[in-house]
Amino acid sequence: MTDKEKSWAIAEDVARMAGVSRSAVSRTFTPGASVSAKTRMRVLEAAKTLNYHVDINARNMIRGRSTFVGVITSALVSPFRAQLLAPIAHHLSTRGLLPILMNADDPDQTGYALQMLLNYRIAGVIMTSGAPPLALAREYLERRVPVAMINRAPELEGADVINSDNASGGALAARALFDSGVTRFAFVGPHTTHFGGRQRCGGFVDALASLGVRKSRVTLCNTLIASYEAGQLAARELFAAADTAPDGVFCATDMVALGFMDEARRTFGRRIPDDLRVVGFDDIQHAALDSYRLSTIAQNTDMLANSVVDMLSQRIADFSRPADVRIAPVAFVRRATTG
Amino acid sequence: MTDKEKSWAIAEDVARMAGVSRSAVSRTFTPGASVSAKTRMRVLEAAKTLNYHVDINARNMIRGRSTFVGVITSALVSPFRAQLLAPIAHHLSTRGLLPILMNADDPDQTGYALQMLLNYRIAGVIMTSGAPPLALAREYLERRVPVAMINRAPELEGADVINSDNASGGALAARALFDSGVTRFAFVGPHTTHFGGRQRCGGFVDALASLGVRKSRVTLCNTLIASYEAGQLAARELFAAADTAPDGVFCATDMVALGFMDEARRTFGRRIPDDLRVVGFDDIQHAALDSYRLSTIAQNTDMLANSVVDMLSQRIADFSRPADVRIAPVAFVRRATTG
DNA sequence: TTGTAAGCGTTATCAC
DNA sequence: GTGATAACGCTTACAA
Repeated sequence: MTDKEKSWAIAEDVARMAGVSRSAVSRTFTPGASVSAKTRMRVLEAAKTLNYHVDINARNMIRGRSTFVGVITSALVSPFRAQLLAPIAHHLSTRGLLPILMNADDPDQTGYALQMLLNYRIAGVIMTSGAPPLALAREYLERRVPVAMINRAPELEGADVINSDNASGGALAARALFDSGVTRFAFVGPHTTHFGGRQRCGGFVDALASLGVRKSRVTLCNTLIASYEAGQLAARELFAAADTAPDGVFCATDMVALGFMDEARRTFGRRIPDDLRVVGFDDIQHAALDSYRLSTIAQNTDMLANSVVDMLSQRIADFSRPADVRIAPVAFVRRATTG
Repeated sequence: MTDKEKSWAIAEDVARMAGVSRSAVSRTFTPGASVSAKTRMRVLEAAKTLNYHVDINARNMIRGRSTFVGVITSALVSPFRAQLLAPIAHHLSTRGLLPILMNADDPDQTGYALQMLLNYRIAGVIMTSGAPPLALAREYLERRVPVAMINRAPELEGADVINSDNASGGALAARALFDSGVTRFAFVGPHTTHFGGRQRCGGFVDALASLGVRKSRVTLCNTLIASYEAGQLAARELFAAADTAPDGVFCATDMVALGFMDEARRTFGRRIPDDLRVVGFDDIQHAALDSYRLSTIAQNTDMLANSVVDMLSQRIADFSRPADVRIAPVAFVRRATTG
């Protein structure tokens, strides 16, 4: 700050020029305040020539809260997480809220994340699936900072949650594989540790059962995380023993599916969809690439984002409202891996 | 705000409990202020029991500027852009700055972007390559808001820029293709409209010339944007006429390369790397997938992010300092598409 | 080193 | 509808 000249006009400047009081200026820029059309016009004119803009920091201070929303997300490299970011930013901005990005993977940031955001008197917090521990969310709630989450177990009292309809997605996948003639099924993904994975697996298994598929024809291949490498590993595992090798797999995420496909093709010579059918989950960009053309269960990112922001802004208005848990529908996208 | 009970302790509460003045509290939390070790300790203790944290909004207001940095980026779905986000957030946070995300693709947001961020008295703005128009950057600078950019033409007086060494990257690609025995070269990408594309193409062409490759053996295939679809289109174009069909191509970005590879393989039966060698640029996640194993020129995202944040914080400290233009080195990553 | 007091730019309250 | 005035929570001269 070597240059001390003030670079912005303040309300008083505008008031003086327009020949009104500071209050009149303030009211002009406060939606729903009572100002006569005449003074409003005079103020706006003066504001324009002076290039005046309300200092939102000052406004926030007096109102005791800001319009910032912490968006805590992990694995920004995860394509699905990244796809969620744009609609979240969009829907926040339509409600006058601004997203502050916090990367939960970054130990430097995670340590300070809670405190930092609290120091900023943020209006609320959005957490996407993955790393951010529940303890963190709990701390926010204790300080009466609204928390809304996407694709997380609704186990936190007072936090709003929107989840994709994972179980239905699993059922859709089961149906698609079954209809394409698969006889030996497999689920690949983190179906014990991960909330979404568990639901997807559950829906898949239940649907197969009600389609009359015997349990012995369904293999569950658990992975630690939902990554490309995990998919590759799973393929090596499943195709090692020829008698349990599946001819149709449902993967917990598209990334897992890509890894599975690549390994099945390269190392085990499977042709897709002739020898092997695959269904993924998420509908990330990669799924549409010509080398994969992966049939998948698409999450509705725009609806997820819109809902999470909607719930959050409702809780900002009324912190004590009952917790809201919503389900976003999913859709089967048929490409080339299901015949 | 139905609940009016105050949820945070303020400096006065801490002062009272510690038996000191408000100033002492303030000084304790202001790095480099003069407080005796004894009072500092008393204050810290009281702050801890009261769970006090400085209200950064108030601090920002009195200091006339905030610690928020607008990160204006377009095409968040672009994998490379997304990969840049995490390190930017990281390096900002190490300097006590917080990223506010603005999606330049969103017309709703772009319209208000300038004004909104100005209203927040943001400390500065980071722009990544792509959409955000130069006029926007100019407006910020006029209002003395520091602007730093990644991978953009350094055509704006007073804005700092860090670019990857695109020309050297092009040269590395040329060398790699040449060494692997390519005889008919092609560049695919936006080499007229796009700053980075132009530099990459230039470096490629120059290096081929100095390697003694005749100009007639180098085809330049211009595309409007650097997308997967553009790569597919380019392949159809280049392989349509058998006599100009290249056996080695350098693509302006990895996404273009993926499209080119897929189309070359599927529609024109090219085997890679036997019939066709490919080099990309960026080193996005996709490049490492088994179906591609794309040799590419890797950008150093961490250095790009660190530099842009460094330049920005220097300009925040001194707005009038001479503009800084830096170059980040790139590296060739050999995978399977260059033999 | 410490406390006192004067702001920072805004909005909320209250008379008029 | 309008204008004075008092907050909001903090930092920072200035004086002690």
